[in-house]
Amino acid sequence: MRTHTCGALRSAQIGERVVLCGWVDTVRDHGGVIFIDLRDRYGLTQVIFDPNDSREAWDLAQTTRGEYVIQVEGVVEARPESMANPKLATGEIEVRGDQIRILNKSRTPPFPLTDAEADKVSDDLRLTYRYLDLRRGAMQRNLTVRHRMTQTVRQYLDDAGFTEVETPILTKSTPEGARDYLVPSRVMPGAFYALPQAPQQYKQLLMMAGVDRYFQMARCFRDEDLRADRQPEFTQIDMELSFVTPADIYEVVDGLVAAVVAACGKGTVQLPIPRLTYDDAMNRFGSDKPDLRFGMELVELSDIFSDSGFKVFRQVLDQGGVVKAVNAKGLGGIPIRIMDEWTAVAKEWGLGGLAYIRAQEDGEWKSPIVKFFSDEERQQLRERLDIAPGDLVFFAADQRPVANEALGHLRLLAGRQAGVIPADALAFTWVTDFPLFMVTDEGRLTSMHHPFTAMHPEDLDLLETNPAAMRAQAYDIVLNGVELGGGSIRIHDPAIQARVFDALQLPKDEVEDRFGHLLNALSYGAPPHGGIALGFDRFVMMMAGEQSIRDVIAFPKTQKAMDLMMNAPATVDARQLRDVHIKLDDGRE
RNA sequence: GGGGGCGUAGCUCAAUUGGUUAGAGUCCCAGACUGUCGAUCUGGUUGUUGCGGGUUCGAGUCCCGUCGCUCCCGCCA
Repeated sequence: MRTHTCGALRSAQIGERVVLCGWVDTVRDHGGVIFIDLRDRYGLTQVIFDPNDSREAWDLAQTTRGEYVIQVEGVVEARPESMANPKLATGEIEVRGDQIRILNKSRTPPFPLTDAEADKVSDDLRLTYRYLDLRRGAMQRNLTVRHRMTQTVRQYLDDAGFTEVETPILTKSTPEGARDYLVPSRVMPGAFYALPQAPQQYKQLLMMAGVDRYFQMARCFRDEDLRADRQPEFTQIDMELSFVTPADIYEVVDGLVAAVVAACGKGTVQLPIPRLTYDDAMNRFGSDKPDLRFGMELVELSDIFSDSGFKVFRQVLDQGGVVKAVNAKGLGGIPIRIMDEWTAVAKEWGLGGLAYIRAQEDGEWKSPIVKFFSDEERQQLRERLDIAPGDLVFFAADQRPVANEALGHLRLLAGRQAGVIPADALAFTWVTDFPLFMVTDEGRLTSMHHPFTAMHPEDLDLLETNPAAMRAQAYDIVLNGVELGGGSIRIHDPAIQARVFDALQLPKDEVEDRFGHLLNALSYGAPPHGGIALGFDRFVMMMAGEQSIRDVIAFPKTQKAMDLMMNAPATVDARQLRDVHIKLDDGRE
């Protein structure tokens, strides 16, 4: 139907007779000549209709409107002197149209499809008419970025000896973890499949199958509440490798993300990607997903105040807590209103309040607490925090995890407020040596990563004595303060796996029911193995410069997990319910 | 489950302390115009103020409920 796309023509084609197809982007009717910007996903080409060329075509061109689909035939011409449009790749030329066919009309679109306007259109409209939203240049670019990244991942992992294997979507519910999406069985009344939260067990079983290096662009499903960076179904770059240590995983993933970043034209990632232990990340940045695009690190001050006359600090220290602070360089002049907001944030994260020092330009410190400090304490503070005129220092005195986490959140607010976070920087980091377990609010032990995670070999003996202190061979990869992915070395010894299930106090029969196949498989010569999964949607979002993964998923769901275009989920008819042995409890069937 | 924001013309928004006929830009429609590219000029149409109740002489505005979109906390091994 066409000889070229709307992005293809250049000066080199001047004089050629061409046929273009596309959507009418805009019509500029001058009464005499009519300009039509013809658009497809490759670009925009100006077509000019002159009544002197073909009265018939000109008449028809006059009737076109935005989003009409047309086919145009004409000759490529150089634009007249000084009429070139440098904003268009095709701006040197135009097509003098002498034939036009309206392939399809369009109703007036429910929202403008020009990018500048559409960015402000409400999400529900965009999602209801997603096929129109996706017609926009920005969305087309996002789809393209995603495709480029997918291709790069497949190519890189293929080159690295990986085999892509598909694992089932209809699988089995497992205890712990996210809420499952359930699918009723027709042939087994009362039984349900679960959609996978991740192909975790399958990929381990593939290691036992001798696949050695597996990957999959794996669709995962979690029935939990949504966020800007969380959808109920999402895609992971899922990997598992045999005979590896964490260092082998880091090497593969370092190369992978560097290749993807390069393919997106986002520069060169310095390798190796730096590594931080979990403890260091928490102590220095107050987060297990630290944003390393800027400094403002947390500074430990407990030793300075160990004998302090300032009771608030002393009491916390006497109870085994810590005193820490952040120097928010240059924020000394921050409005009180914002300090009040930050104080509220500090309280939200468990601090009693937010003590601070504003170092004024004249060198004097304004602070509600500094009068309680001795001269020596002030001097040590000045040195350790490098306090200069114009700085703002805020303190946290609490148990270490509370102080770290609260300051970590405040650090991000301070960084944004100070404008010191470079928007185009890509700061990758590994966070390693996560704790193996955490203690729930009810005092129960639970896996921080998942129950198949291997512990540090030297921590094995703590399993029955002090499990909370055990370190895992688990790691996350973080980009600009966003958790991009995580993984671990897995337990390959069935005896140790059984001890972990014991420590988690999972009932024996439940372990047998849910994990029996895995324990079995481990007992038939399972190789040491480990892996990682990267949140692909988040990665695309960051490469595309978007704020929400909805903008890099073709057909995403709303915060209530609805598909506004398809109107899913929806009721089904009574016969379908009967087939799968389900009776609704709202009176309908 | 909890907290915040938003909902007014097809779209993006405005509307003083609760006040009379709810406006603007854009889109759309009609007309004019032979070099525009955010075309321009002239004229015109467009409203269940998300929905339901309440208070009031009077509600876009206040109150209660509800629906939708969104951000965050919880949740997401």
